Amino acid sequence: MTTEQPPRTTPATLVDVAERAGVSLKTASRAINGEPHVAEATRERVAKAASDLGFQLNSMASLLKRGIRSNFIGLVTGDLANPFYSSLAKGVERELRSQGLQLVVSSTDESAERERRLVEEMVARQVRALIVVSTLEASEVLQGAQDRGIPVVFVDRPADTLVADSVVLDNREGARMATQHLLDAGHRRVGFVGDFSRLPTHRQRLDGYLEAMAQAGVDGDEARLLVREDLHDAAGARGAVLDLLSLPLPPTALFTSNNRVTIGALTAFRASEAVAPALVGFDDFDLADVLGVSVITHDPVDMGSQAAKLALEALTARAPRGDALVLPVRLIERGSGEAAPGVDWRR
Amino acid sequence: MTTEQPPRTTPATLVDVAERAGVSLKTASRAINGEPHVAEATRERVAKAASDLGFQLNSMASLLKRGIRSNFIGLVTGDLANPFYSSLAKGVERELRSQGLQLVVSSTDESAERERRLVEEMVARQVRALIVVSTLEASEVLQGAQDRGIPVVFVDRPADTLVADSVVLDNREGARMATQHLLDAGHRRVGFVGDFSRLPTHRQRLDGYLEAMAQAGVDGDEARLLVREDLHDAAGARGAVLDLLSLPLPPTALFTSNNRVTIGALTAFRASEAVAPALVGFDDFDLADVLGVSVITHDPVDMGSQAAKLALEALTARAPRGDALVLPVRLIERGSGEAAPGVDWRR
DNA sequence: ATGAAAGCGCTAACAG
DNA sequence: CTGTTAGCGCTTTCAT
Repeated sequence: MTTEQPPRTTPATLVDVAERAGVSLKTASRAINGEPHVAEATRERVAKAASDLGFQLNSMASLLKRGIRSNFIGLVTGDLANPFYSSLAKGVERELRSQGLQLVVSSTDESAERERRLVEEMVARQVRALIVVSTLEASEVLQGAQDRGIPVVFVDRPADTLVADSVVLDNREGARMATQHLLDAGHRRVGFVGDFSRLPTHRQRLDGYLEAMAQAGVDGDEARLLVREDLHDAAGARGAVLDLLSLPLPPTALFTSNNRVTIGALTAFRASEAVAPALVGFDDFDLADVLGVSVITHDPVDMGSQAAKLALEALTARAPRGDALVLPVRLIERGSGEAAPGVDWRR
Repeated sequence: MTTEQPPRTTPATLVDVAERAGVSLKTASRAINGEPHVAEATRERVAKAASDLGFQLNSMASLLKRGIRSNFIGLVTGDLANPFYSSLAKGVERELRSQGLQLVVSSTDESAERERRLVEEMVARQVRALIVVSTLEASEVLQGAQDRGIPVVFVDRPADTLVADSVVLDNREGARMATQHLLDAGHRRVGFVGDFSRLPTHRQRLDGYLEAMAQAGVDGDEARLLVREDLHDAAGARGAVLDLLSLPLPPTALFTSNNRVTIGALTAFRASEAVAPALVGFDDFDLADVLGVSVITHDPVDMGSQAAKLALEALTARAPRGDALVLPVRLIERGSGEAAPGVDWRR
C-alpha cells in the first residue's frame, strides 16, 4: 500500500482535496470533519483524495476560523528533572490527553524572572489555561494572564494574592505526623531541615513541626536551634545536616522537608562519623524502602490530574472561587523513624 | 497602575488597537511587532492603546498568515515519571526555549498503540518536529509524519526502518566496561538483568556484556544462563534477581542494564538472605553514592539538548542523513563493583 | 445532500 | 514613515 507522495511542495489544502475528489470545498470539509449530510460514496471519495495527497487539516486555519486560540495547556514547574514535578506533569498530561488537549511544559528553576518570562511567553502563545508551581514572586504576570481570560491553577503552592483555584498537600499535618512519630520513638531533639523559607509549603511544614514540638513540651526557641532553612538542593542540605550533626547537642532525629533535602541528609549521614539520627522525610522516593527510610507520602501524579481537572473546569467559563483542594498525606514507617535516640537504624 | 479592564467580551483585535490609536491597521501591526519604519510617537500611542485594551496578538491568525503551522516541538517519551525521560525532557525544553519554541510532551508507557495515537495527534496539531523515544513498533506513523515534512529525531533508541537522525548512548561500550569491571574484580559468574529484549538499547547492552564475558573466556552458553530479560519495572527486576540468587550456582556479580532494573536489584538484595552480589548498573541515580553503587553514567539532559539541536537543524529543510550521534558513557566506581566474589559490599 | 460567498485576525506586497 | 489591498486555509451562514 505504498502511497506515492506528491512532489512535496506546499502541503495540500482542502481545495486540492475537493478538486481531486470532484466536490466543492464545503463538501470536502464536511467529509473530512465527519459532519453529517454527506453521502457515503462522496465521503469515501474525499477520504481517498485526502490520503492520496497526504492531506492534513491546517489546524491554524481551522482554529482561527472557529475563534479558538489554541489547544494547549501550559504547565510551569520548578524543575522537570525533579521526580516530584515530573510526576506532576505526568498526571496533568494524562488528564488533558483524554480531553484532546496538549501539554506544554517548562521549568523555571525557581527563578522568578524565568517564571515571568515563561508565563508571558505562554500567554503570548495563547495557552487555554495555565497550571503553575509558582515562585509567587511573579504574581503580576499571572494576574495579567487571568485578566486576559486565561484560567490559572496553582499546584503545590497555593495562590498568594490572586483569586485562583489551587491544589496542595496537607503539608502541616504531614509535618506534624512526621515529627510526632519521631517524638513517639523517644526523641526530644528533633531537627528540621527545609527548603526556601519563602515557600508556603515550607512554612506550613515548619508550622506542623513546631506544633508537634510544642505539644511535646519542647520550647519553641529550643526547637528553632535545630531548624535549618533555605536548602533547595541535596548538596546544600548535606552541608546543613553535617552542620547540625556537629553541634554540641546534635539532634537525635531529623525531619527533612522534601525529597532533595532527604537525599542530602542521607548523603550527610554517610559522610559523617556520628551515629545517624532517626529520620522521617517528606515525599517518598525510589529506594526509600531499600534504605528503610520512613516518609510522608502522597500522590504527585494524582495531584497533577486534579490540577488539570480544575483547569478544564475553569475553561467552561466558571469563575475561580479561590478554593484550595487539599490532598491527604500518609506516613509510611520503614524503621528510620522508630529508632531509639542514639541507635543507628542502618544495618 | 490598575488598568481598568474592558468589559471582557471578545478579545481586542488589531483593528481595535489601530482605531483607538488613530492609525491604520498596518501601522498598528508594525508597531506591535516591533518592525522598523514607525515613528517613536506613533509606536508609543499604539502600545498605549494595546495595553489599554488588554490586546494580545492572535497567534493563530499571525501564524496562519505567515504560513507557519505551529511553534511547537513534540516529545514522545516512555514515561515522564522516569527520571531518565524527565531529564531528557528538561534538556529538550532548555534548548527549544532559547529558540522561542515550545515543548509539548507525552508519555507512551511503552505502548505501541499509545505511541501511534500520540504521534498522530501531534501531527494533526502540526508540531514542527518530533523527538521520539520510540517503541519502534509504530514506525508507519512516524514515516507518515516524515512524509508530511515533519522532521523526526530519535532519542535513546535509534531509528529502525526510517532514515532519520538519532541521538543514542554508547550502550555496547558501557555494558562492556561494566562487565569488564566486574570481571577484573575476580568475578566469573556475572549475571545480566535487562529491559524488554526487543529494545535496541537492551540488545546493545547485552552484546557488550557478552563480548566482555567471551573475552574473559566465559562460554557463551554458560553466560546466557545468568541472563534475564524483559524486566521493565523495578518489581519485575526484583523477582528476576531473586530468581538468579536462588540458583544452585548463583551469580557473584550483576550487571543491571538500566535505572529501574538496578533499583529492583537493590530491593531484591534487601529481601534476600544471600550475600549481595557485586553490582554495576547502567544509568546513574539519586543515592547511588550513598549506597555505594558503581554505575555507568551519562548525561540525559545533554542528550535531550542534542536531540533538540538536531530537530532544530532539521527545521531548516536539511534532509535527514540518518546519522546517529553516539554520546559517551563513563564508569563511576563506588565500591559495589570491586567487591571480591562472596564479599558483601554493603556496610 | 451539496455549494457559493463571506470573513476569522493577521501580515505581505505594494503603493503613497 | 504610513496606508490600501489581498488573501493565508478554513468554517459558517444561507442557498439550492
